[in-house]
Amino acid sequence: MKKVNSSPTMKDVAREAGVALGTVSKVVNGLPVREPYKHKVEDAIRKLDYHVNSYAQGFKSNRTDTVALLVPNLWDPFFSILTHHINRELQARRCRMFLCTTDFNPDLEQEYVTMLQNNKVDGIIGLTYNPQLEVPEGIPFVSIDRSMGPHIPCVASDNFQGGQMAAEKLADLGCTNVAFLRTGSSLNNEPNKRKAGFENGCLSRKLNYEMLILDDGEPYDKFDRFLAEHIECGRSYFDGIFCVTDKVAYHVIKTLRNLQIKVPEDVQVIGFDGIRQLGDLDPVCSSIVQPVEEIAQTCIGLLFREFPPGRLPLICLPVTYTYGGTTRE
Amino acid sequence: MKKVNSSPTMKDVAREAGVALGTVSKVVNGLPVREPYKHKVEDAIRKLDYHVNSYAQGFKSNRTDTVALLVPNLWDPFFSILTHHINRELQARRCRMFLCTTDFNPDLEQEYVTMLQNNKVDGIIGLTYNPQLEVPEGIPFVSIDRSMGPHIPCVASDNFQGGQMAAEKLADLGCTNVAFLRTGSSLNNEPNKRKAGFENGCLSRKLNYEMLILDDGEPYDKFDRFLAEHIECGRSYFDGIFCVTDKVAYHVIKTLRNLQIKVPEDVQVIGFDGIRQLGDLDPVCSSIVQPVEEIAQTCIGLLFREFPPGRLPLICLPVTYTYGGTTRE
DNA sequence: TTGTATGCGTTATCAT
DNA sequence: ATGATAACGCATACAA
Repeated sequence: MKKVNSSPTMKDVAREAGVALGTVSKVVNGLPVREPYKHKVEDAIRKLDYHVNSYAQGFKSNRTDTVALLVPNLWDPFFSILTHHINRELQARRCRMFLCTTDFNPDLEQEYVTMLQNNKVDGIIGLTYNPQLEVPEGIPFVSIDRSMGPHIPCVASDNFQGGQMAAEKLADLGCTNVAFLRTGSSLNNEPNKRKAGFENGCLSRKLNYEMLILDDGEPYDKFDRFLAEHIECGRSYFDGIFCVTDKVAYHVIKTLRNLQIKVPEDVQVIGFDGIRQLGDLDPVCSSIVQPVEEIAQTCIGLLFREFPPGRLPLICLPVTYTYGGTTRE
Repeated sequence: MKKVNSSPTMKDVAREAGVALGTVSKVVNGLPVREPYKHKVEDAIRKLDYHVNSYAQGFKSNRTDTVALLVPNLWDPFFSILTHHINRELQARRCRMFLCTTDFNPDLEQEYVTMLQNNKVDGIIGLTYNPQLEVPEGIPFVSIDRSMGPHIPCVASDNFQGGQMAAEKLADLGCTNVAFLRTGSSLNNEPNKRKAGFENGCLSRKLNYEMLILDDGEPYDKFDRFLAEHIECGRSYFDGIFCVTDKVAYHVIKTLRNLQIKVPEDVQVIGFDGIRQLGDLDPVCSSIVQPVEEIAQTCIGLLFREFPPGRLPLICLPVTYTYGGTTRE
């Protein structure tokens, strides 16, 4: 007995149009077919409301036109904007996107990779936190912000340059005693280079600097105490602060203002990321801007091998500075 | 000649283990298989690094364990947070998610729906702006924020209640002359009911109210002029303003402060959405909070038919009020 | 309980 | 140029 209530197949179309299966396939895929046949097939397709089954196609051709993106979450504006751009790039290439949010969970990351391997995705873009993530040989993989060995290209902002730029900017703006505030000490990824870049910048511009690096999970309170300890007679010892992210900067600015310290008059603050979700409406702070769209484009380009071969596995894209009300000028 | 460099299949595993194809299938799917066989199969799977081909599975079983989400973009925090929650709900059900960003483009929305139909997704969740979107009969569809007819369930915040709540809150806080500011007049969707709810609240609490509703694409400047026109001798005629979104509220607050009007002392402002991306760090404004997580859960529940049948096609979830510094108290 | 055989919808390789 | 037919990898009904 014939299956009822099921979508029509090429076979049904062929029967309806009175032609052979292969002919229908050719029409569907735009291969040359003579007029009387072509027309009959197209009529039958319309009449039956036929749709190709991409699953059967992918099954046959081993190409799924699907790329997966692994990100921790979409809460963080950096992640959501990055996801947005990657999605648009894929869309332009008529490619589907599997979204996988991992919540920084290494096991979940690995689980997802296995699932994606089963799903025969054409490629994976991963912003992951599992230092020993096993990525399958057969699937093109591009990493963001973490170098995963010589065979896997890694795309990141030039975090070192960003740190250096922050120090230089603070120096240019008249600071002499600066601080670097950072969370998430344990990870060995590209954003860690912000510290080295900042140090380098401080040294070359002869700035006095201190650093406070929080362990994983430590609350922001420690920043508050650190800042309070460096205030004497209502004046802050620091006149410039570089924060590892805009989020930290946002917290620090609040704390400083609560301590009656004026930003930017007494202390200038620079963050990192530079996301502007409300257009130009919401500059949280002056910031080092990550080129999110370019990161997305580069990942896709690498995945589709649109770049000349033999490139270095680490691509650091240049950052820029944006004024946002927490520095002078 | 045998294909080289291709992933091993069940057949390869069967040969390696010296058992029949069906036995391998059973082991893979967790069906009962006696010990000596089971062990041999598992060994062979490990040895060959075999992975099931989900595409072949889906092709065979007509279930893809994939749901698609249509949203305009991920710039807007409401959309990105909604996407986040939907993704997590799907993850809990071991279901993949296709992300489709449409940029409010009706043609693109329709194009995506067709593509998803081809892809045999198990369901579609759509936050769409195409009033005449054609959704296929065969695929479960849940709409967010827009009613699409009797056969398609729609999930939304209780926008009417939200508007009413805003009016009542302003009344409670001592306002007497209030305004409603809104963009995007043309659409016929659930968020439109914020206006009616607000009006209703104003009438029942005897507030004087005015409304300014911008046409699609009109710049926010018009809000600025409207506000400026209602200022005399440095005092605002309005003492309370309800904005259709937090984004509009954010703009309005800035404008008011530029006009030397104090918020919340002179004018109290309430927005809509209540997204807090930086945790509790960033209250942009007092706001009516959409229950984003509950919206996500409800959509998934409807898709998986986890609710008792016969429910109404429109589900309005209750909203709440949150204080954010732009109202008194 | 295990093995065998068939078919899912499509593409591709053949003859015609 | 078109039509018949054989894979693709897996699940399953059925036979052993």
